[in-house]
Order: sequence, then C-alpha cells, then structure tokens
Amino acid sequence: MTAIPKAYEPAASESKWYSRWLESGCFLPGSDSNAETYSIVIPPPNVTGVLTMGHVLNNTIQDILIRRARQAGKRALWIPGTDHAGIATQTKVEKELRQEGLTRHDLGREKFVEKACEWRDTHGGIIFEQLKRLGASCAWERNVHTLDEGYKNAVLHTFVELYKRGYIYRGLRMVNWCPASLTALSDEEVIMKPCKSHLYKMRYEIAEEPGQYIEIATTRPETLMGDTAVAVNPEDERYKHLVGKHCWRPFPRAQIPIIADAAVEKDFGTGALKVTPAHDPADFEIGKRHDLPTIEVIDEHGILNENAGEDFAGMDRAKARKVAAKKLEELGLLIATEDHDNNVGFSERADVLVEPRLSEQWFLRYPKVEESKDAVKEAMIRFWPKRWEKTYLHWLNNIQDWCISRQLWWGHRIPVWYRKDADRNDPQNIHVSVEGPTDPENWEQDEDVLDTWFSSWIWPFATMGWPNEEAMQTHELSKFYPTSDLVTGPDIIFFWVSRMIMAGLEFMGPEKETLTPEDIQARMPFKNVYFTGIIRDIQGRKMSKSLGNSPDPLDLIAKYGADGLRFGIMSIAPQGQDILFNEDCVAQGRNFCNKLWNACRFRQMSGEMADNSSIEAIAKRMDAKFFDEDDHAILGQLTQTLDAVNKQLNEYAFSMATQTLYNFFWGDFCDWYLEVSKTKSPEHKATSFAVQDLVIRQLLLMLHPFTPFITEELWHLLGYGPEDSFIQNASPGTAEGLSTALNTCGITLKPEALTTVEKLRECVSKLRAIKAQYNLGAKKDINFFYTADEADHACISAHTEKLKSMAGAASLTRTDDVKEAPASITPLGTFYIDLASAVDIEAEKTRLNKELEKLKGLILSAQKKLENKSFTDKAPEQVIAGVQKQLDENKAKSEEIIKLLGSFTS
RNA sequence: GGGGGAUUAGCUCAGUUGGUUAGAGCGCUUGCAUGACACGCAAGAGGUCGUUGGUUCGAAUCCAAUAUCUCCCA
Repeated sequence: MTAIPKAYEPAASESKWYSRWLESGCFLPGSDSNAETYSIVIPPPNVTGVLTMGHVLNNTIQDILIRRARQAGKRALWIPGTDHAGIATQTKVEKELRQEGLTRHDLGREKFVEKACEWRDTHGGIIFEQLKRLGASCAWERNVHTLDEGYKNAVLHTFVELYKRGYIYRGLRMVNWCPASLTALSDEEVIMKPCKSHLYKMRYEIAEEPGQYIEIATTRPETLMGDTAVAVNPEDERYKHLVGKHCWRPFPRAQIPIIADAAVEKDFGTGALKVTPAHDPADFEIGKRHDLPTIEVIDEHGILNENAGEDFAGMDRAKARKVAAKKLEELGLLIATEDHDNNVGFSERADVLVEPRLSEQWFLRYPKVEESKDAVKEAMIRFWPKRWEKTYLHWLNNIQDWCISRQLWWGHRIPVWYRKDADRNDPQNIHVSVEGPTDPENWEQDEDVLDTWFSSWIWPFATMGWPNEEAMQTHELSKFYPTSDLVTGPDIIFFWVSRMIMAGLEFMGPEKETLTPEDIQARMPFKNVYFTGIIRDIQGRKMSKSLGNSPDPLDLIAKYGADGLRFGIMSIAPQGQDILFNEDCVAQGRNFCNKLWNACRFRQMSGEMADNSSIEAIAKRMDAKFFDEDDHAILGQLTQTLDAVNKQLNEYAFSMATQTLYNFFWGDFCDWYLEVSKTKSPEHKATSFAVQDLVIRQLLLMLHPFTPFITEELWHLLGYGPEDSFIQNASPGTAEGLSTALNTCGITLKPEALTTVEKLRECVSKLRAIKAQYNLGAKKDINFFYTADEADHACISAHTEKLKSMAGAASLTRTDDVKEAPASITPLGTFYIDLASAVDIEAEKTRLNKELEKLKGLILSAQKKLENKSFTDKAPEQVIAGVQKQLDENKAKSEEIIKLLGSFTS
C-alpha cells in the first residue's frame, strides 16, 4: 500500500489507467456467451473533426451507460467510428488546393479522391485520441469509417437493393442547390432563416390592351428574365377578365401568358404571381400544370447567364436583384418597394443562400414509414425525453422523398452505370450493381456520390458487418443488434434517428412489404434513444468556432482532470434541456474528485487497512455490538443511495444521480460520519473503519461510470480488488443485496437510527449557530447547560463525546433552570451558553422575539389546517400526522421561547 | 401560420403521480489553519415560484388565458 498524496493529480492517473485498460482489452465484450449483451453505436463524428463540448456531453453519457453495463456483468460493446463528411471534407481539401492555385478539376476525380484520402489520413482520427483522453471505453478494435471497404460495400448494397425494390428513382426536379459547394442538398440540410427583404411591386403591360397593366409582387426581381407566365388565382375577381390574355415581360421583352392556378394566394402581394419555373419550386409545379417553358437564367454558381440578356449575363444574383429593380424603375414599371420579412433557405454547411435549381437527381421514397411510426408509438423504441416523439412523428407524417445524390467527388459514388452513347431513359441501358458491369469499357458510371447521411442511416448494422454473412458472424450481429441505447442530439432526429429506424426495419430481415409488431421488435435498430440537450454559452448562444465561445475540452481536462470535466458536465445536464455551460461546473467536478481523494486519504491515514477484498470480508470486520446510531444511519443511507442511483440511471436522470451521490458522499459521509468517527473510542475504531471501507467501496462503484479514472485508482489503492482486476468487474449492487450480505455477517441495520442522527446533527448545528452568534465560533471551551426530558437526556449522555467534539463544547451539563443566558432550542432540549454577564440582553430578546414570530406563523397555519374538517376528512393520514407533529414541535418551541423571555428579569 | 420548451434566491439550475417549514452549487457576508481536504470547514443573508383566473381541504406542481424568451417545422 502506497501513501496517498495530498491532492489528487489526475494527469498521471488518467494516462496510466487508460493504457492499462487498453492493454487488458477490457473494453471489448467478454466471451461469456451466457451473459446478457449490451451495445451502443457512437454517433459518428466527422473524421476530420475535433472534440467539442457537445461531444464531451454525448460521449460521457455513452461511457456512463456502457461502463454501468459492464459493471452489471453484461457483454458490453460500444462501437466507435467516423463518417467521411462529404461536403465539409471536400470543401477543406479544395481550399487547400486553391492555395496552390488548383481546382479539383485540374487534378481529375481519381487524383482528387487520392488527395482527399491523404488529407483524411493525416488530419483525421484526432477525435479518437481526444475521446480516449476523456476516458471513453469504446471497443477501438471495432472502429469503423464510412469509407472503409466493407462499409462502402454496405452502402452500395443498400442503394442497389432499394433500387431493385423500387424505392429509388432518378428524376428532373427542383432541388435545393448550394452555389458554394455546387451540389444538391436534401430538405433537411437547408436552414430557414428570417431575413429583412423587400417586396417589389411592379407592372407588366397587357399585350392585348396597350396602356393597361397587371400589378405583380415579387421578392426576386432578378429572376424575371426567366418568367414564362403570370399567374392569378382562378377565384380572384380582380383578374378574371385577364386570364387567357398576355402581358409583356419587360426584359428580355417577350409576351407571356396570364394563367389561372389555384396555388396562387389571393392575399399575398397583389394577388398576381410571376412564374419562373426554372427557379422556384412552386413555380415549377405551376409550369408543369400549364405546360410552360422553363428558362434557366441563373447558373450553378449563382451567376446570371446569357438567357438573362446581355445586361445581366455574368452578374451575381445579389447584384442582379438591385440592377433589375433599378431597370424596372427606369422603365416606369416599378410601383413600390416595401420592406418585407421572409424566411430564406441557407445551406447548412456553407451558410450561403440556397438556390432552387432544376436538375437531374436521385431520390429515395422512404421505406417502412408506417412501421417506423408504430415502433415509436407503441413504445417498442422509447424516446427520452418522450416529447421528441411528437417531432419525430410530425416529420414522418409530412415526409418528402429524399434527394440522395450529391455533385461531389468525396463519398460513395453512385453504383449506376449508363451504356455509352445510348438513351439513358431506356432501362436496358442502365446497370445498377455493387460490382459494376462486367464489360466496363462500354459503360460510364454516374458522376454523383451519395449523401453522407445515406451512409450513416445503416450505421447500427453496417458497423456489425452487414451485409457480409461472414463479417456478421465474427461481429456477432445477431447478439448485439438491436443496440440497447442511442445517445444523440435532437437536432439530428430527421437526419439520422428516423432514417436509421426506417433502414433497420427495411433491411434487418427478409424483404417484406409490411411488417408485424414482432418483425418491428426484431428489426428496430435500438431500444432507447436518449436525446441530450444542446450546450450553449452562458449567454445562451450556441457554441461555435466563429463566435469563439467554445472552450477546448482538452484544456479543461488539463486544468481539471477528465473526471472533473465528466462529473461537472453531468451534474448540470438536465434531462432534455439545453445547457448553459459555465466553467465553474467543471471546477466543482474537480473539487468533488479532490474531496473523494481526501476522504480516502483520511481513511488510510487514520488506521491500518485490513481485508477489503469483498463486501463479506469487510462486513466480517464489523462487530455488531460496537455499532452506534451513526454506523446504522450511514449504512442505511448507503443502501438508500444505491437504490436511488440505480433508479435514476435507469431513467437516464444523470444529473439527479450526480446530485444523489454528491449529497450522500459530501453531506452524510464527510460532513458527519467521518467527523464523528474521529471521536470514537479505541474499541469502536475497527468497526468504524470497516464501515468506512464499505461505504467507500460502494461509493467508488457507483461513481465509477461517472469518474472512471479516480475510482479505478482508489479502488486499487485501498485494496478493494486484486491487482489484475478492474473496478469495472464489480457491481455496486442493490440495497437488498447489501442488506443481505450484512445480515449473513450478523449485522442488521436499524432504520430508526436515522432519526436519532438527524436530531444529533440538528442539535450540533444549533449549538454551532448560537456560538457563532456570540462570536464564539472558533472557541472549543464553551460550557453548555441544557434542560431536556429523560429520553433526550439519555440520548445526549450516549453521545456526549460526539456532541462536544462536533459542537466545540467543553462540557454539557444538565440543569433545571437557567436565567438570562443565550439559548437555543434543539430537538434534544434547550441549550444555554454560560456567559450571562457578558450577554447583551436586549439583543438576545430581539433574536428570540424574531424566532417566536416565525413560529407563531407556522403554528397558526398548522392549526388552521387541522381545524379544517375537509382537510382532516380528505387528506391522507400521514399528512395529517405530519402537520400535527409539526404543530406540537413548534408549540413546544414557542413555549420554550416564552419561558426564556420570561427569564430575563429586566 | 403550426408545434415544442422555458420562466423558482444575484447567477446556473433541482423540485418524479398536488401534501409536513420550497432545495443545491456558485457568488455574497462573517468566522476558522480543526487528526483528510482552503479544490477545505462552520455560521449567515437572500425567494409574493412570470402574470391573471380556475379546479382542490390543499397548487411551484393540474387546467385555462396572458406576457416574455427560445427552439423546431411550414
């Protein structure tokens, strides 16, 4: 046994234990095939990403769950991995190329992908090292990346299967186009932001009635060159006479028809809508219904092209808006420019205005939508907190086909080949397979890659080897799927959670049109989804690089230790509420660890360590006849804590569990039990040490999922486990289990001891308070007198040493009557300080009167309650008894005060 | 426009089916080197639980309005 240093030094301990854990392979699921399994798949971070506070929260929770499962003896598997983050990574690589004056096209596809791989391999994987610093106990040997060979095949297989099953199709559609990344985006990747824009009101001349005009309102005058109609609502009386006629589009000047379409809102603007089928989704639909021509005037970069006329060609869309408005004004066609608030789509990654653009893309009609709803509605998959179910169901109820193709080179290239120089609309000329055609020289592959989310929606089973039979065997998919818990943020409920559910239901069983509840149960990817809050700064802003308001978790670890960071963040993470992060909580976590360290250090310093190898070994060191109320109480509180923490963790109430542990350890164990144990007589010491050892043992076990490093360190320092075994191999167990173990060793806990201890504690607190009031706080030689009934007197006598030591008293003497002395009414009688002559009688009277007033209020409200017949008839007995007890106590106290006041003669 | 969430001490937040005197940490005030811990110990100040109604013997808690903030969807 080594002596414990004065302050806990996390750094050395953390690196030591992490490498020992890795060496031993203890993060891998054991081989006991009878054991229950438990599994989690990590939400794959971006391969080139670095650890954020969000990751800290999310992965600490996963680590708590997996470590707890391991302690419970389950075969626990936490699969780590990363995704390739198509747009983000490609953008970074292209940026690097630009510094060399190159574009990806200069390199060509093959070279570019090579370069991107290189870039990923040098910059990637940092996050794994960071997660290790945090203590994450992932099965690193099982690390998966979405572009790994096996995983890649799984992604392509998914595409091919869904294509065969009729869920995937290619079509010319209006999509969300990102002019910065030059790719289509899914609806989910578009962020709507409120913008201060303008509503331009302009007029087009009626061709058939020169001099007559139709007024049109638009927020986008820069697209008017692509207008191919003006539309009004068929019910709109104002315009009925114009439908079927034409008006003049001012530039390039051309006649366009005035049509009627129900999609036009009568009340918006002027009720007349300019129709630009190439640049607006709603207009596109109108165009299809009325067979309108489609004129593209904005190119893929957001620049106007030659169709817009020579005045506009080559101009950026933002500038074109101003120029178009000016031109309208010059032509006398602009009637008004009004301020207008609207919501405009921005691309999630590049944060630029998304341009609706007509293009050929691949779409997925989602499979198993109804079953996915049922899985959650029927609580086969449970959401924590439950309210996210609404968001999930709402999305599924309004689900739109998913645009899965991206115009990128970094990702999974779509496994579709077209016969060279042949009609692509003829199915004969399309080949879809994972391997590709056998005569590749006659085919050309689709240029696009798949959305990154298309690779991560199969994460729960593709990480376990699917669809390769052999790999599924070695990875034990049949044992670890469905996974147990998923921990993620609600911001990716659509991107990821719902899609994983659909993918699981579609693929984790034979192809089937509709599923039974049993099928759903067997196929669903996880049983519980815990949604974390979003970490914000103290002003409530999201943490972001650009704001610079996000602390680097590694700095925090260096400053406070990984355990401090983990405990701190868990203590402020309320269930499903956003978190305002403040470094103070990490300091508190660090302080907690240091307190734990010192409690153990104190135990080690106060007496020889003995056999701590098991609960029974420790219990055998206890002698029931040396048990006092404090021993009973602390062990009783320990059992309560065991059950409370188990219950809280079963309900994912992490911050509550930290609170429970904190209160028990700091409040009950350190502040009281350890302190009173200092006064124990020599023959009581051995038993008291055993009690301390037992409490510390169970505490370390309960704390281990939260603070793995320090608990492992102390576990070994105090000799709880053999050298070659880890704390993860022991379970904190339950209250019942502990009581039984104690019983068999001849210890039966007395629950009523807790009441006595509460009285003693309150009594001590009162004595300290009255000392402090008279500035005697630091003095230990105060003589107290007290009046008490026989029962209280007996209790005081039994605990005299304890009371004296804790309150800082030289003596406690029972007496009949004391006059003109400061007094305090405690649950064990009225205590007087003997300094009669020095007392400021007036001040003492004021103090007592103040207390009396407060008591009077309490007495009155209790009396009123008890006199109320409805209350006594209807309230539960316990509540009535409680009020009665409170009333009696307060009455006694107030009588005591009145007596004290009477004792002041002046 | 639709939906979710929040509103409790100076700050950040607990408060689990309504029930005994509404709690914690930080901060603040005062005192303290006490058989481990100043990353500590002790004592204390500080709250009309956003507002208004309602249900109830009883409301921070349930219901309805309302205000403010926030998120998501359209």
